[in-house]
Amino acid sequence: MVIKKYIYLCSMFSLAEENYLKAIYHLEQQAKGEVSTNAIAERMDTKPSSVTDMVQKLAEKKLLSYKRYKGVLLTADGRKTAANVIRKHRLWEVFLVEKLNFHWDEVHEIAEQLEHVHSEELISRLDKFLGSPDFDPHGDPIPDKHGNVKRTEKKLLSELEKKQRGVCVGVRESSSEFLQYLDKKKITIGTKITVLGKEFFDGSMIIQVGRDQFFISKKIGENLYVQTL
Amino acid sequence: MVIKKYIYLCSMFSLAEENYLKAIYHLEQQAKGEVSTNAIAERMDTKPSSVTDMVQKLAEKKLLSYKRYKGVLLTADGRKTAANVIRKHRLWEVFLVEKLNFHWDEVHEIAEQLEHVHSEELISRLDKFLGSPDFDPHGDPIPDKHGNVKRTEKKLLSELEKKQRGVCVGVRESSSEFLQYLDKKKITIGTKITVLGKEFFDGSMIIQVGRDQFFISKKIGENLYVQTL
DNA sequence: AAATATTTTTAGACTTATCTAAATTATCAG
DNA sequence: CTGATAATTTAGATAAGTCTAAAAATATTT
Repeated sequence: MVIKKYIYLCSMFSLAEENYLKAIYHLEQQAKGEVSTNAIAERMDTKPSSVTDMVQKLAEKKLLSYKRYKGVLLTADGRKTAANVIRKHRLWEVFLVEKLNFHWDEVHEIAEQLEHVHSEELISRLDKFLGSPDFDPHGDPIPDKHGNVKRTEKKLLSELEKKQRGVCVGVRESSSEFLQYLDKKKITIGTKITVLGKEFFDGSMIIQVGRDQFFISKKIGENLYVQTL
Repeated sequence: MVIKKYIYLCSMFSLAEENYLKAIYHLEQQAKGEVSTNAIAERMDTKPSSVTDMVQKLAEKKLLSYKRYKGVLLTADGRKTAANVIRKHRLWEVFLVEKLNFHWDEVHEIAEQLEHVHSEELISRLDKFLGSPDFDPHGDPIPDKHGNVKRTEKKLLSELEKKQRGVCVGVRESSSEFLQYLDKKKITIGTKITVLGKEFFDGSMIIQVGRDQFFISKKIGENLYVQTL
């Protein structure tokens, strides 16, 4: 039997290319406007010179537009490709949490690998198997197969005022440390939170979660998304 | 957020190394004895000179023993590593067929990619999720986490004599063409087959499957494993 | 607006895994 | 046992993706 080699390297885009597109996609959402070489380098933990090389390559492939010294913007093609990688990442995260009972702070690195498996059919079937979820375990929206994302009007918990209530719909940062803190406090997607008090001096809050009342710092409030009730 | 790069390239062995180990493992099982450079090259669809390079690298890592012009043999370490990759491949195949309803002739290429995802925990949980299966959808045994394989005493259908019965337990070749032929004839793992007649001239047979009786060539009989009943 | 600092790019080098072509070793037939 | 053939290895080159160091462009400060 002869083994076909590197099936997945033939599939349109390389691992490195997909990772660059994904990073640029995320940076575009935050920054609104051209994404700088340095920003990409920092996010990907590489050197700016490496970014320049790759960005030129992606520009030749029409996945982004690039002018020397001016930063980059994804083209429609590039955005769709990036969204597709993110779709795969988030679907796999749902699989890991819902089916394999991983904890929501354990799935990122594994999904980081799974997202590069190339097979349209696989993702389509995985999506169906999971019941076509709209959000991943951290509350982030899962792009559809055309790369479109359902945008929801969510706020940061820190934007709520005293006496307002909200339901947790996602996290802005998803480091293990933060997710484990939330677990300890019994906060997860769907948890209802009431603001009992807010300190203007340092932005800290007293909140109620179930029967428990406790203090949270500004940093916590600025990393938790809620929808007001 | 800073993204750690190439998490999975840090995980002990590269994609290429894992593929070489897997190929050599399979060749060792067939060949009984040293595996030649040319045999590896043919199976992996590369050139012998590339094989020599990689084999020297794997020898330095103590994954196999190599003497110039004499071929290679896996060490215990190498064999265990290879078996682990095969374990992952076959568990993913079970997942694809049992959970995502893929057909048994569609799963190989996808599993070929999934097998390189590095996470012990993932495989351990996947195994449990699937009910710790012993065989993949083609009837091939799934090595346990220590790399040990349950060997079963299976025969080729072509070894059966007239009037003997057997249950299909696997296929020797698993090309799409062959698997699709078997489907057309309603033969799958677990199907009972009775030999009604055998032609010594060309090795062809007349067999009974369910209510159907039909002719099969020698080549078919030599690629189907059965356990006698 | 010139001087300084920062960002970005270029140039050249390295690593991994591959290739071709040439050289070497082994094997087999007579 | 010797020469022909086949298998294997070596040497040098290539491509992708990265790096360092230096040069060029842009931004900021005074």
